[in-house]
Order: sequence, then structure tokens, then C-alpha cells
Amino acid sequence: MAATIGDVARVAGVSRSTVSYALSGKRAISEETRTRIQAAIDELGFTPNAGARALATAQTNVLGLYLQFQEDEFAPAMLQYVLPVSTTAREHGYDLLMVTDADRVNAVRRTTSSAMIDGVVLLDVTYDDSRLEPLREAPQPAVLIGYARNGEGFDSYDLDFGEAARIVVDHLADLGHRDIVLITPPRHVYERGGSYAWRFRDAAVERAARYGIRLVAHEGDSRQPGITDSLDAALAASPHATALMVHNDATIAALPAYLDKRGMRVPDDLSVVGVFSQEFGQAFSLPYTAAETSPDRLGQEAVRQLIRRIHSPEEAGEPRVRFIEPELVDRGSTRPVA
Amino acid sequence: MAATIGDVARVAGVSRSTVSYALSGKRAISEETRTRIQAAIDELGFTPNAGARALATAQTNVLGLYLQFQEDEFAPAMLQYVLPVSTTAREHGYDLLMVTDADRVNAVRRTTSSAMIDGVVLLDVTYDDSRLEPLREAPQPAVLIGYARNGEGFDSYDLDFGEAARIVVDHLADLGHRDIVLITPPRHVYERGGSYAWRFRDAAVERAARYGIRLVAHEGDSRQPGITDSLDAALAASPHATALMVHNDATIAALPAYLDKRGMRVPDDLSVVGVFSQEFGQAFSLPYTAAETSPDRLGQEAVRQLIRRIHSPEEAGEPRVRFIEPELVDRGSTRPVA
DNA sequence: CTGAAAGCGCTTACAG
DNA sequence: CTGAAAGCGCTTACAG
Repeated sequence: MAATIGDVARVAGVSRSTVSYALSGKRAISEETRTRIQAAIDELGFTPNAGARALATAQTNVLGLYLQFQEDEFAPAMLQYVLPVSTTAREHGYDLLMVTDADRVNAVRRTTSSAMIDGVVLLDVTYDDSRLEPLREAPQPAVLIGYARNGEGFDSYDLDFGEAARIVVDHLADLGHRDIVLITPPRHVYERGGSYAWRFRDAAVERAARYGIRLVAHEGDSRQPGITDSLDAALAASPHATALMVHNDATIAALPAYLDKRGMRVPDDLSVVGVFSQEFGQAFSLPYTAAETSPDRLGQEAVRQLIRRIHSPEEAGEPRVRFIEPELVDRGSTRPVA
Repeated sequence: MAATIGDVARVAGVSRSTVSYALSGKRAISEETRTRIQAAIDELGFTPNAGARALATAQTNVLGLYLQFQEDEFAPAMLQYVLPVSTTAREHGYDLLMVTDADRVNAVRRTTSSAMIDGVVLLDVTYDDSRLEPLREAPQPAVLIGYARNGEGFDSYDLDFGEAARIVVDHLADLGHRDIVLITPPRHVYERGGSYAWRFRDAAVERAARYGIRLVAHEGDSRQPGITDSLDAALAASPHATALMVHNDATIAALPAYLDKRGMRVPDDLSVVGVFSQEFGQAFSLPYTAAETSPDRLGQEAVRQLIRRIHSPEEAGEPRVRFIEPELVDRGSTRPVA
């Protein structure tokens, strides 16, 4: 059916190996031969068979991307990480196998042990991530986007959520706020082991304590009416709060509507600081100062490191955790306390 | 490195073909032999090499999913289609190659002609979709999610946006509305050839005309401040409008905040009807009556048909367009005109 | 019920 | 600068 390298060789009047070398550029080919081969390729519309090439070279030029769209999660947030991973992979000649199996452990085992991919990008990493076990036995290198306690031996990229909390608290402290409400990710994120939840919360609590600031953390929700209920409860529990910190995608997305409904103006009645990316803020028209989460940078650096480790492990260095430093993007949603 | 079928055969004391047949079940194997083979497989941790299998069988068990995250589009909406495609594919034993290249035509050509995949799922289909040309030359079958003018020869699945418009207009007409504003997708969707934009709009205009109802269509935006500006302009141009139809994801997501800010109550001051899915409405807490877009059903049916066409083309029947009938989900955001 | 062998379409030492 | 041949790890007619 489709043309093979043998067809090209025959039409061009050369051997199959010469065609192969012309394709890869791994040895010198005379100008004339190269031209004949190219003509044959064009005439036949030849493209190398990926499976055959993978078999011969033991590499597929495919990366596995492992993620799950949790029923109870705010899907748009996940997408921010998929996009840069996909783009960066293609820039380096890799395609992406998107693996979303409910059985995450087996999905990793299945795809790595069958040699479908050259490397693994793990999204949605949890503190005790059960996928790391099969991953240690896999011949392919892997990179984690997120943080796992048992992640030693792997490259990991994550935002420094502790630092994110500190810069937000510092910012509010500088403005004189002494009573702050924090909305954290929902309970199921903690239960699942999403360490960003408590890393941010604990650092915020500790930093506030150092300033002698009252800061009360409340678990938010990812759906209505829970989002509204948790905000109601949090604000009721801190009637004199002057600032609201939100580390919860669904809540921050719903916040403009919520505050409007309650008749609260930002920053006049309440200072607000979030934790989200530039693009996220734009998609949801969020006018809030925030710690930037830089999913683009995370995804890009993670994939680059993975590809480095695939091609030249020595250059890649020792696998380690890299925490990206967050920056505070001031959108004017905070003001000094009178 | 990794165990091969030859290793299994040696350990089990049988031939490679017997191991292969034990794996595939394509011929009878004695109980005893089967046991020995299974023991060897377990001992060695053997998984068949996907590339080798693909080369031998000429099938990869991978489907290509082609999409693009447009800079100017509302990403969350796209995700609704990715998820059911991914889930349904896995249920049938297929993995998903996610292809997001900026050069869409070449991406199709590259992946189909290198035999990386067994079938194609095209998302983001436009009226004159340039990817259909390479697709016609591809040996793999394809399914389109969306509608293309030049889509003959392919299975296509799309919502019947014309019917969606009619049931919405009918609903409002029944309630006595005589002056309606419609927010359509942004201009760039029309320019790109997103036929759902004008299919909905034209049907709405026509249906309204039949009732003698005033209905004015305005292009919406996908970002702030354009979203607010277009709503402002649309409502200003129809000062006596009693109902708002929104066929624009970014706009409907921003609508609660917008209407709150303008101090308009739904449905007391304005009846509102949207066009979005159940999950989308839930993710964004949208309290609006809407024509359900059923991305789950679309994605699932599309993939099933594609897999049917891969396995038994005769059963799959003639390729044709299937328009899914929308239903109106009443969430109480409309009321009779006094 | 089982085996030996050819073949899928590439790449890459080996040889000249 | 080029070719003949082995090999990657499977599947599947062919044979018994």
C-alpha cells in the first residue's frame, strides 16, 4: 500500500541503506544520488514507517503525558499544563501520547513496558504517588510536574508554593492587614495528596504568625453551591477580615460574581490576592493581584529536561526537584488598611 | 534489556509462535503449556513491544486526536470533547496521540503517512477544512467532530445547531418574547469557518422572522474587555429586549458577573438562554436554561463509529453526517413576558 | 496441539 | 561514496 524505503531505493536505483542514510544524514551522499532519492521520495510520497523505525532504533519519538480529569476538579486549570508540554515536545520532534486511564498505575506500566514512548511526563503528581513505583522499573526517564515525597531519582518541577504564600502574606502585611482569610483547595485535594494545598497553607499560616497577623484557613470547594457556602462561612468566621487570599481555582473564578452579589467592592471593602496564572486570569477576567503560577514555564522546562535526559543523561545531571520562584503580579486588588 | 517473546519462549520451553498464540488466543494451547508460558511471562515481566507488534500487524492501537488551542479561544470548551474521546478510546483498547501542531495540514500528513495511528479524530473542524485533503489520501479512516462543507466521504458528528436555535427561539416565543438579543461567537470563529456560528445564528434569525419577533444578532468576544463591551453594545441597541440568547462560551461564563454588575436580575429583568453542556454549566455555575450541546455523547459516538470503521468497514455503513438533536434544559432563567 | 521460518520496514555495523 | 546483510521483536501462514 504505502511506499516503503525499498520502493524508494528501487525507483532511485540505489540500495535501501543509501536511502536510509540520505534520510538521516548520517553519512555523506553524492549530490546526484541525493537528488535522485529525493525525486523518488516525492514521486512516491514516501514517509518512513514509524513502527519500523521505532523497532530498529529503539526510540519512538513519543512522550507519554499522564493525567486525569478528576470528576471533582476544575478542568480548565489542568489544560494550562497540557498546552506547553505539547508545544515544547513538538518543538523537539516528539509527539505526545495522552494517557488518561482511571487505573493510573497500570497505565504507566502498560505504556512504558511496551516501549510505546521514550519518556514520561507525569501531571497531577501527589505526595505519595503510586505511579512512581512502576516508573522506577521503567527503562524510560521521567519528569514530574508537581511534588512527590517519594520522588527522589526523578526530575521534578513545581512552583514553590511555600514561597508563593510568603510573598502574598508579606504583601498584605506591608499594607497593614492584620486579619486575613485564606481559601484553600478543597478537602479532596488534601486527601488525594495534592501537596501544593498544604505547602501553601502551612507557609501562609506560619508567615502570618510571625507577623502576629490573624490568618484563618478554610477549605474551599470546586463546585457550586459549595464554593459560595465555603466563602460565606469563611467570611462569617472572620467578620473583621480586611483581606482574602484564594488558593483555589474554582473559587477564584467564581469570586467576581460572588463578591458582586454580596455587594463587596475590591479593594475598597476587601483586598483580594489569588494564586493563578496570567492566562487563567485572562480567560476568567480576574482583576486580582496574584502569585503567578507560570504553567508555561513549568511545562516547558520539564519537557526540556526530560528530553535532555533522554538524549544525554550525563548533561542532564543528577535528577532533582526544581522549585520555580513565584512572582507577585500586582493588578491593584489590594490596598492599605486605614 | 526488556524481556522479549524469545526470552519467554526459552524460559517456558516452547517456541515463540506458541507464546504469541497464547497471548492472542488465536489458537488452542494446552492447559499445561499455557501455565508454563504464563509463569515465564510473570517471571520476566514481559510485555509485547508495541512497535514490533505494530510492524507485524499493521495496526498500532492508537488513534490520533487533532486539535488546536487557539490563542483567542476559550480553552475550557475544547476540553469537554477531549475527555470523552479519550475515555471511549481506552474502553476499546486504543491510546490517543494528541496532535496540536500549528501546521495542521502537515500534522495530519505526517502522522497518517508514517502509520503511527489506526484512525483519526478531527476536532475543531472548519467549514473548508484544509486537513481533509491529506486525510483523503490517508489509509486510515477518520471521523470529524464538527461540520465541514467538504466532509463527504467522512463520518461527521455535530450538534444540530440549527435545531438548537429553533428550540431556543420557540421557547422564548412561547413565553411571549418579541424582542430578543443574540450574542454569537466572536468574529474570528466565523472567519476561521466555525460553521456552528452561522448555523445557529441564521436559524435563529429565520425562526424569529417567522414569528414576527425582533431578533438582533451581535458578535461577542472571547476575552475581556471585549465581552463586556459587546454585551453593552448589544443591549444598548435593543433597549426593549426581554430576552438574551447567548451562543458564546466565554460570554456565557462571564454573564453572571456582568449582569450582577449591571444590576439586572434573571429572569425578572431579563430572560436568558444559553447553548452549553451540563458540565460546562456546572463548572461555571451557570444558572441558565440552555440548549444542551452533549459533548460526551458526540465524542463517544464519534469514536465508536471510527473504531467500527477500523474493524469492520462494512458494518460501519456509508460515511455520513450525523446531527445530534439538542434538548432544552430548563433551569428557570426565562419567564413569560407580562 | 506445537514449531520452524518468512516477513513487516526500518537502521547500522561491516566491507569495499 | 555506496551496497549486502543482519537484526530490531513481533505475527502468521505453512507444515506436521
